[in-house]
Amino acid sequence: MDTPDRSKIAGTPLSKFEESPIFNFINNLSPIQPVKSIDSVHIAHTYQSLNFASLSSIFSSPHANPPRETRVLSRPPFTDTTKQENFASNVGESSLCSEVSDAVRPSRFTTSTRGTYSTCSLNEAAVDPSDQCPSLHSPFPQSTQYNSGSPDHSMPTHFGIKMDPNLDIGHTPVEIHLVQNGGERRKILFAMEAGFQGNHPHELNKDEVVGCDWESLISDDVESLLIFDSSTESEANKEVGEKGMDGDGNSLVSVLSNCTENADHQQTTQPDISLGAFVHNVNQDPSMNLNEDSRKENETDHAAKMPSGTCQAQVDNHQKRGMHRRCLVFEVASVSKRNMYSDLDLNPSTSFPSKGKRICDSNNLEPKISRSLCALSGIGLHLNTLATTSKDRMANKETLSTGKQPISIPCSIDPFPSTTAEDNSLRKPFAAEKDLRLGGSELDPQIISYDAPKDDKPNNSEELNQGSPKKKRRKSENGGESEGCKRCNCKKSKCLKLYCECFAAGVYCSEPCSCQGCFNKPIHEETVLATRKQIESRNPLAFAPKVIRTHDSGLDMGDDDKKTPASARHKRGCNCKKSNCLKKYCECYQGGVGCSINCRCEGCKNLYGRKDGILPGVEIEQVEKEPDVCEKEIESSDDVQLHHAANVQVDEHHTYGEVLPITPYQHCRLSVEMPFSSSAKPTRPTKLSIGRSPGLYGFHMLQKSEISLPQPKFEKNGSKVYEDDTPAILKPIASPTVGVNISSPNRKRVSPPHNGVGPSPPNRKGCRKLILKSIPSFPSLTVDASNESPVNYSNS
DNA sequence: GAGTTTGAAACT
DNA sequence: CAGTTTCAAACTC
Repeated sequence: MDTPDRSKIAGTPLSKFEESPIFNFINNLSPIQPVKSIDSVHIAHTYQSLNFASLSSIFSSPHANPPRETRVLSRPPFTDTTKQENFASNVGESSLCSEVSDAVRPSRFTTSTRGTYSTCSLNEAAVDPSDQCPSLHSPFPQSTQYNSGSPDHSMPTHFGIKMDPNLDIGHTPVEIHLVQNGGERRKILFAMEAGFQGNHPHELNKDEVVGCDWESLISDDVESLLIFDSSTESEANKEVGEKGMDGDGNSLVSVLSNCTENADHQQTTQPDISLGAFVHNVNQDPSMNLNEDSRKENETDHAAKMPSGTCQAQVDNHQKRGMHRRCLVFEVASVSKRNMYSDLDLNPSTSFPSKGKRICDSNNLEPKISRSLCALSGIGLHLNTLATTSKDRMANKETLSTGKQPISIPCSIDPFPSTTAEDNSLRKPFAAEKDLRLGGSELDPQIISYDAPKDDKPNNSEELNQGSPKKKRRKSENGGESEGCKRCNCKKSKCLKLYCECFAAGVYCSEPCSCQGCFNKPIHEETVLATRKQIESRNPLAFAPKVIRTHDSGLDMGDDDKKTPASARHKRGCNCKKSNCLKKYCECYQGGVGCSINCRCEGCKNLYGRKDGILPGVEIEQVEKEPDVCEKEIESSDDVQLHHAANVQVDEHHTYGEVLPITPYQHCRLSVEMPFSSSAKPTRPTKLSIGRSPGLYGFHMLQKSEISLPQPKFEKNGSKVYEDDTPAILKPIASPTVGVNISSPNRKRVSPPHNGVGPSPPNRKGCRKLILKSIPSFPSLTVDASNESPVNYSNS
């Protein structure tokens, strides 16, 4: 959009605007606008939730219609064709959805950026269309709904705009995403949520929005809010900043920009059109724009971009992401991955049956690719999840479960093999979350490691050929198993309880599972989400990684040692009594980490040693073991360290699928620390406090050194010390935000959308904190899915 | 493969 | 919050 035009329009008082020929023209336009492509339509649909809502919010002044706005927010995204149709039919009919009509009304152009933002985020989360517009509903957005190219998408009308199938221009594959986008998208999205939900500085500008330069406003704000570290993103940002159109990578920016543009366009063009469609059109189809100037510009921009096809794809991707993020949580991961591959120009032949497989395959891929993949797999984390976080995982599995591709391949590879801090740019927090989500499915939700194992050892080669569930399990544990590879054998829980590994991991059960009466399938998505939500309500960290790895690169022992178990701890600690923490019954042992103060185990002989509750990335703590606890452990501190080192190596071995208990997952997964162990039994006074920065996300916290807490040594055994082992991270600290242990900035963050924390600092590093929060979000597919206000983990 | 053990999760 | 029950993984035979 041209700023000039925009400013013109925007600057035009609403009343005037209505009077303006443009306005009339727009009104008369009606259903003419062709949709370039099904995909675009699809995208539009997907975005509708955001855009529409955003538009609504935008167009309806918060002041004027607070209630409506609220409603709008609550509204579910329009994903459905049906909705759109209805909408289209109803557009102009105030009766249907007052909101819509309101949104449409030019008079309401006053908007607040904040409203817009919040709207976007909210919509994603969940909206129940039925509430407000019965006619509009659509089943809660199913992933399937978003399939681009599906016949469904070829809707004749798009919010009052007639879609011309014939016009399908280039059907831009939505799937094409930049690799970069994957992780960042989430970030952005989360950031958006966080930022928006939290405090958007721009709120202040609400009233001013009208007449303001949307682009500048958005771009500026967004940029400020969202920080894109990656160089790749920088470009996107540039574009955004310059054009307001987003480039890649900045989903948020793009979204915002889109919204803005949409608003502008609408102003300029059709007030009646829903933003989603509109935005979509704007971005993709310049023709849509009535405004010649803007149109030209768009064309120009697009033309420039279009040739490559990449830009548009990116745009689409962004949009899609935005759309999918909440609604299609599960899809995101798969999509993002696909996109990544496509972006990478990977051989299409490389189908990604499953994340797990992908990951495995990633080995073969170029480093870059693998990295990207890893990033995606990361949380998805999540997020986090990362949440992301988590959801992604679900997505992964979903894809699998959908039968498209069985995850037969274990992730032998370290999800983040190459990814080091360096790679951060590639690695996206959620990507890792979320793709925790991400696509995090690959990662084991339970273990989030910020460290990227440098080596990917082929060990992973151990693939899971899974035979019987038991066998599978064993194999997986040996290292072959990645998240995607998880399998369960539930008989009574219906795979809707944490007893179910798949469910606990945030993934859908898939073929390898031998479960009975399984509800943990995409088909039962709602049930799954509801259950998840319920569980999360009980324990926000229920789906958080159980093992938190703190160390960053090299902080701990030295270089390689980083990954050693020493740096990791079990979130809540174990409660073993008979296994002496020498069997997999012990979660600590299973996770390849030493027991910590948090543990209440008896007769602990954890091979990994007892670690003080210190956060993983913390210095190698000398393990203080009780004499009893780890006989094996070295007695002297020096020895201890050595021992740790040894352990570390051991872990690595494990990691690599060797003997050690560490499962591949672990490697795959980002070890994240949970800010709070809500459930953590022992809440111990903590060391953590040390690490935590008073500030929200104490940046410091992130850093290892900071993180590491000198811990008093206490032994679990016998007398349990009740100091807080819990890594500060885990514990809820007074500080609003829990420090994340993530040592390296690069490590994936699960951005916690929920928290207001947001995108605050331009520095991603600053984001670490976010990550922490994100963790909570990460698990929460449900949260996203549902409108319910996300639990504020930080506070909990 | 069946049965037992174990400890987390869930329930009361 | 503690105790008990349920559950499924881990383990053994």
